[in-house]
This record gives sequence, C-alpha cells and structure tokens, in this order.
Amino acid sequence: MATQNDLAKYAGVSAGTVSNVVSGSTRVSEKTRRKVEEAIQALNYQPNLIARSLKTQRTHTLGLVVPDITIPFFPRLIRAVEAACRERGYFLVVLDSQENHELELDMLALLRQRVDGILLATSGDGDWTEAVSSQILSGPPIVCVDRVPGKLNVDSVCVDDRRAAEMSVSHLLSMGHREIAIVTGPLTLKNEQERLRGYQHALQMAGIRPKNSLVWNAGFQENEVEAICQRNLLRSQRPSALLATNGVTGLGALKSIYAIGLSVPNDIAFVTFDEIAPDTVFKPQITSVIQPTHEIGFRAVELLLQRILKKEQDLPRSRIRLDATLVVRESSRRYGISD
Amino acid sequence: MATQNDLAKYAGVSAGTVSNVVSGSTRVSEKTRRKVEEAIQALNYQPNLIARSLKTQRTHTLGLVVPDITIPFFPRLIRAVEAACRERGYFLVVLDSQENHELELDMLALLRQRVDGILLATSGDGDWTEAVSSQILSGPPIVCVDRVPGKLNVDSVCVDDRRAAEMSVSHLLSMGHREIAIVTGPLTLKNEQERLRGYQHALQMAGIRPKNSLVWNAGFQENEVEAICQRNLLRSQRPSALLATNGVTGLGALKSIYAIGLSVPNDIAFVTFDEIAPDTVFKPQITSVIQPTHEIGFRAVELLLQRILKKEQDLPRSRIRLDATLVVRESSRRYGISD
DNA sequence: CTGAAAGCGCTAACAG
DNA sequence: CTGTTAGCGCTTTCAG
Repeated sequence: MATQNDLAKYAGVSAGTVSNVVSGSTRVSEKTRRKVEEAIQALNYQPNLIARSLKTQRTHTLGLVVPDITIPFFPRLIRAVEAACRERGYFLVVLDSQENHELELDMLALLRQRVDGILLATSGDGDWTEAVSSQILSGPPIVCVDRVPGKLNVDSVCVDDRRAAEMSVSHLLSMGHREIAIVTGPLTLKNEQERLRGYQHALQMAGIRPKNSLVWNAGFQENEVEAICQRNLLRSQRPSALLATNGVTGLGALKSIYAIGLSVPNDIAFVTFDEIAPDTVFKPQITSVIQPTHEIGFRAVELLLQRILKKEQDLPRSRIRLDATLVVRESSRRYGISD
Repeated sequence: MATQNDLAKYAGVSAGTVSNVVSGSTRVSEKTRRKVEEAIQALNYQPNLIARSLKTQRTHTLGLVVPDITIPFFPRLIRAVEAACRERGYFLVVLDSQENHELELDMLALLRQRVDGILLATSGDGDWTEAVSSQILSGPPIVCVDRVPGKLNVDSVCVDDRRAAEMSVSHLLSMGHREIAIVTGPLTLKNEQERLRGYQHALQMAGIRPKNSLVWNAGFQENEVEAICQRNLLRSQRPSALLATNGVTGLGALKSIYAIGLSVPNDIAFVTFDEIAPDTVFKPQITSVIQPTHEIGFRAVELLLQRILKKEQDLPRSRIRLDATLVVRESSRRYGISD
C-alpha cells in the first residue's frame, strides 16, 4: 500500500503538500495538484484511515445498537440507517445486544473508541442507573431510536407512540369491541409507557373506564409474554380484543392465543405494533401499526451528525416524534365477517 | 483519556515498560507491574485501539457481509458469527449488500482497511470477473459462508447442499409425489447448482427422469421469482409438489401459489430451504430445510482466524460442509390428510 | 504556495 | 528487567 510519503517522492514534492491535495485543501497550485494526482493514479494510493483517525480523533463511523436483530423491524431500521450513513459518507457498524442490558453496555463501551456517535435502540431489560448513564453520556453523543429508556436524558427519534396506540384502540372500538386488553413490554421504556397511556386515553375518550385487569405488563422474553397472556386469556371473562404494543409481545400473545386453541379474529380480535411476519401469504394476516422506518433512520442520523459536528452550540435535547400508520388486515376484522 | 505516557509519569517508569505491562509481556518485575497497574486504576486507562492498530497493522476486527439482512436466516447467522467473534476476542462489523453486487464490492473495499478478515455471504447478483476476484483476493483473507460464488476460489462453510436437496426430494417422493418442480435462485451460486443437482439426482435414484420444464430458475428479485412461478404454475400440467432452494424463492413461490388461488398442501405440496416465517403461529406451517446456523458461524470464524493467524503455512482451500435438517410440517403433508 | 517538523498513542527492537 | 528510540501514516502548524 502506497503512503503519502511514497507519493511525495514520486511527485517530487513534500509530504505536507501531498496531504493538502489528498484532503482537498485549496492551498495548492494547479500544477503540483496535477503532479500529485498523477502519483495517486500511478501508485494506486488509498489514504490510510487508521492513521488519519489517530491524528484527527475522528473515525467517520457511526454505531447502531439494536436490541434484537431477529425481530423484523430492526433489519428494516438497519437498512434505513445504513442508507442515511452512506449518503452522508459515514461508515456504519451494527451491534445486536440480544435484549441483554449487560451486553448492551459492553457494546456501548466497545463502540466508544470506534465511532463518532451512537444510535441506540435499547434493550427492554435495562436499569440505566445514574452511574451507568453518566458513564455512557461521557462517551460519544447518543441518539435513541425507536426504543427510549425511561431514565436516560437523550435525543430521540421514534413514532408518536401515544397517538399510534390511540389510533389502534379507536379502530378496535369502531369494530364494536369494548373489552380491550393490552399487552405491553417493559414499562422502563418510555415508548411502552406512552403506548399504554394512549390506550387508556382512547378508552376514556370513549367513555370506557380502563381496567387494571386488562393491562398485561410483560417483558421481552418470549416465555414470559406467553405465560402472562395464557394466564390472562384463560380467566373467566376474556377480553374480545387484544392490543400488543410491540412485535415481541405481539408474537408472544399470538402464540398463546393459538396455544389455548382460540382463533383470530373470531374468538379474539388482535392488533399489534410492528409487522411480525410477511404480510401477504400467511394466515391470519395481522392488523399492524407500521412505523416509518426509513424516516426514523434518516432523522436519527441527521440529528446525531448535528450533535457530532456542531458541538459548539449546545443544542437542546430533541425528541422527534413521527407518525405511524395503522394497516388494517384480517386479525381485527369484525366478528363473523370473512373473506 | 489517559495515555501510556501519563501512566509512565504517574508510576515513575518508562513508556516502554508500561506498554510491556499493558500487553501482558512477562518481561516485567512484580513490583513495577504493580505500580503500573495502580496507575491504570488511578487514571482509568484504556488502551487506544486506533494507535495500536496503526502500529500493529491489525484491527482485531472481522467483517461479515450478508446479502439481505431482512431474510430471517441472516440475522440468525449474524448472531452465531457475533458469538464466535466475541468468544475469540474479536470485534465484528456487519454489512448488508442488499442483493446488489456493486454495493457488495463497495463494502468489501470499505472493509479492506478496517478488518483482519472477511466472512462473505455473497449476493446472487454477482459476476465475479477475473479482475474483480483477484482484486478482492489481494485484500484480507475471505471465507464464504452459506452462499458461495461459483467462480471464486475461496474457503467456504455451508451445508451439504446436495444432500439437503436430496433429502427434501426424497421426502416429497415418499409422500407420493412424482411431478416435483424446483425453483432455484441464481445458478451463479455454487449452492444453487448443488441443490439443483441434488434434486435431479434424487429423482433419478427413484427412477424418475428430471424434466427441464420443472426446473424453474429464478434470481433473488421478488418480482422475478413470482413472475416465473406464476407463469409455470398456470400451465396445463401443474406439478404436484414444489421445492424452493432458498428463503427468497421460497417466499416468492408461496406468494404466487396464493396469488393464483391455490392452497398448500392440498393443491400443491411445498418444501423450502430456510425458515420464511415464525413457525408456530402462522398457517400454513412450512416444511423447511434448516441449516445449523450456529455451527456454520463458529466454523467459519474458526477457519478465518486460522487464515489470519497462521499465514506462514499456506493452508489448502477448505470447503466445509455441514448437515442440514429437514423439519416436516403442514405444507408437505399428504393430500387430504388434515390436522 | 510549499517544505520542514512535530506529534496523535502505541509497539518493538535494542542497549544497558 | 527497564529505558531509549524509532517509527506506523497522517494532519497541521509554522516558517520561508
């Protein structure tokens, strides 16, 4: 691999001048620029990024930590973020914390020296103690995407969780349901709190008093979700509709519905946040709250780069909220109405 | 961030000695080692990886390029590879080439300076001309996983494609099918060639002459797959069973079966390589060839690290083949037999 | 506009 | 066993 020094010798100029050409400085005459560019061609020069990083203290790389790469939502988010990075000339490294807070903190630590900024969709499993938070916040800037820890004071980009939940509940109400249960993920996440709030608010607006017995708070462990759903579904008065606030509880709830031998939507109507399977082939097709993945990714990268590049002016915290879309499919169709 | 120099001053020793302690050299007395370790604690020292890389020409990082992160198989593979890397103390960066050969080559180029070795599951879309190949092979060592380009002479780890296909066909034969079609991905991939060969071989063993009209060669573009399948399924003599050689053609085929209004397995039996949806909830449940993802990932990392670490002895090319498992579910059940 | 020189933080000889 | 030294390849003053 040729170095700038080699170029300098080949072109008969100094190393500093070569550097100026390579980094596109204007302080170089046309003539020498041309000479250096020839040398670049001739020696097939590629700048050494590691050396550059050592000098500039910038890696020109962003990190994205997702909580579970096997959930279909996250690959889509990854693609969006990757596209945004590519557009801005940044390299992206993706890590999967496997819904494990310890691992997540490890990964954040690993990223610290390797990236200029971090996009974080946190695991639901997190404590985010004061100590941990300040430790993390002392590293490269962070923007939370999709999943926002309740306690951490950071920039974030996600959907308007409350409205999305309200929309889902309104839909179920309009289908004639009055007994609507909700199965949430961990309430340590701001999103889950908001989605729950939206659910409660929509019910109240419709003159229905939310019942605690219809709020099923689960974590993100499959077994846990299924156990909680099964237990509740087997009780004497089963709700006529169920809203899951994310893909994990959605899939878990659906599994438990089937395990018990109920069918959707005839025995129980079902709506979930996020897609949990390819939507055209498999039955039942699930009514879902779809997030604008692409926009989330782009806005998050944009925000993060602002933080990175304009560190001078301490921007106020941004909480960007985007609109989600409810896609109505079979699983919430009115009783007894079929294809 | 404290540097080794800071440590040296704090501990009253030289920088070189600090380095010896940090990199675990034995050539250090107990006493000075202790002094330095105290300094490390006191100053909360973290070695600077970039500086280390610049010096050692190693990043202690591996790269994994997958062709489509939205296909459920790849997130699982990523997890396995990530686990293997973690176990060996390596950092992993994952890139998604989106089934686009140009992008794939770009990414390979980006990785060149950032990793010590590359795991590649190639896009089906690739040409791998002589020029491109030698260009790539001049970079860090590569091991292909799951998908192997026909032309590229590299180490690889994948399932025994031929046997897996034979197994699938045998299963369909045992269910009474004689007219079995196959829908393949691009035959530029060694795997697809092998799977096709396995299909043909299994038929011949059963005394059935493979027909060209039952070999549907598609690419990895959804539209393409669906178009080809639809066209063929609408012909006068429809096969009674269909084998898809990967998750992409599998999902495409299934979509076209449904689009035409056929049902599985009553109108046509169906088997595919790889899982294309969560298996317990959605109907129909699909009979699938399951790959040992975990083992693939571990073997691939192991092989790659051998290449990286033992460059002296020019190891011969390894082609590791592992056994796949056929999981029989509804979609290939015998006609007229239901739950 | 160009050259010389320092130094980012680390490792790896090599003396002592 | 420890200190000194010379870079890895690049950017960035600072003189000229």
